Amino acid sequence: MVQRRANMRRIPESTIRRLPAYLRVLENQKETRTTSVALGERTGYSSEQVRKDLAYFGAFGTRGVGYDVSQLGHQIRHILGLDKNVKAVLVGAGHLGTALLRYTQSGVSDVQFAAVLDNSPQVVGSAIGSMVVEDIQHLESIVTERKIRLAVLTVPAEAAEKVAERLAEAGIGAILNFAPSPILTDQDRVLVQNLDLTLELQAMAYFVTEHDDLESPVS
Amino acid sequence: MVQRRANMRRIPESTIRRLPAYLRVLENQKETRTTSVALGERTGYSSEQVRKDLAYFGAFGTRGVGYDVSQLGHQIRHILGLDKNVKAVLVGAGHLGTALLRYTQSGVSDVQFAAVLDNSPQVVGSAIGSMVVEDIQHLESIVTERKIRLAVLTVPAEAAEKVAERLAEAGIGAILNFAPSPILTDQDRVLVQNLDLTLELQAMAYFVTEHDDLESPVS
DNA sequence: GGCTGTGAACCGCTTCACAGCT
DNA sequence: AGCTGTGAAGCGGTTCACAGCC
Repeated sequence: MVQRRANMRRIPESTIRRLPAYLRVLENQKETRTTSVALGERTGYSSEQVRKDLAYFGAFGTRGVGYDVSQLGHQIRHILGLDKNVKAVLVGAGHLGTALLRYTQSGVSDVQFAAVLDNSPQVVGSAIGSMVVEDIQHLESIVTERKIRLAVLTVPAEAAEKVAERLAEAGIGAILNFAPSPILTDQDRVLVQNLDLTLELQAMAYFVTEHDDLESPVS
Repeated sequence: MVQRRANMRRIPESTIRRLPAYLRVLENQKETRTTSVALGERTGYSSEQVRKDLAYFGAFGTRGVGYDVSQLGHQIRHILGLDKNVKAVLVGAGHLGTALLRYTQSGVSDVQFAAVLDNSPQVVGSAIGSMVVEDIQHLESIVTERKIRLAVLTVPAEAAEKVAERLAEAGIGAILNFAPSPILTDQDRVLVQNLDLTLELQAMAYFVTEHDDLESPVS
């Protein structure tokens, strides 16, 4: 979960996290108009949910008609800040980092990675798609000079906290941490989202096992 | 978010999703005893949250003292079903799949991958760590014969829905889908968790951008 | 005194139901 | 008639505050 800083809007975090899903549907849409029902079906949310989410930011639709696909797309991109060319740095050029980089390179309009860093001499200097891996030593200057606001961490668990500290010090705005170890410090300076894929997998195990024995105690 | 089937327990999903985090802390713990405060600090949750989560399953702690590390570890592993050797199949042996596989192979006690599938002839037959990639053609027989209950999807967007359908048909219990396209069908037969890394990244963009112009309309 | 276990209050998000525009 | 926008109700989860045991 995202830990929030002091002055956030009164817009539910869950709403923000659904917006990219709506956006993707809109971008894959051929028709020029759509409705909350259609958007709901394609994203897995209810139509009321879709309407409420969009209405937080104003009245984008037309009653009796629906939403204009390209217009709504632009609105959402603006809300998310994707029209401002948000720059990100990827720290850790392993398999996971490479996968993420490839995803964002293939997509049309997205968060743009402005740097890929690693600490291994074997990896530094090599290319991943169109990006050349740079030395993590230069993290601070790269973040500052290229005005990078977003960091994605795909480093080993032991390195995560230290790298996060350096990123925070360099003035980054938010960190998406995939390392199998949560980042707990500096949450007043930086927005941190910990996303541990192995923990997700363990949680899934619960839902495929029988639980006859561990009934919740009747209170 | 996980969409739940009919007969789930009255235990919050969010509780389940925190248990693996507690477990990891316990496994990295040297002391033989711990407290809800310590567990909270190391996971980023409040101590009340920790206590409430654990209490759903019984009284594991001792008042005035705390929790026994190894005992609580066993309890959580039992609750999650990790003591039953949950078997998973990885579909899609790209970078993301490889990264996930490596994580789970390095970890001590985890969900075990019993098969890795791909459709590319170049990849089928090659090894990832100790696993040999098998042909996705044999998906159904592999799932059935090896009694696999969990699937992790790291395939391209276009393939996701179709593979999910085959997995559901083969009687899998749950699917963790990383493809950049949500799985929407069959949610009564199979538990589906869609986890789209690029959408996560886009959502983060919102939190690093200024929003002077799009104030929530005063109601 | 210290730390767990838990009802109760609180809070935020989702769903409902309908008013309002086209 | 159709579909959006929205107050109100409902619901699930978190936080509070304290009773209970060591």
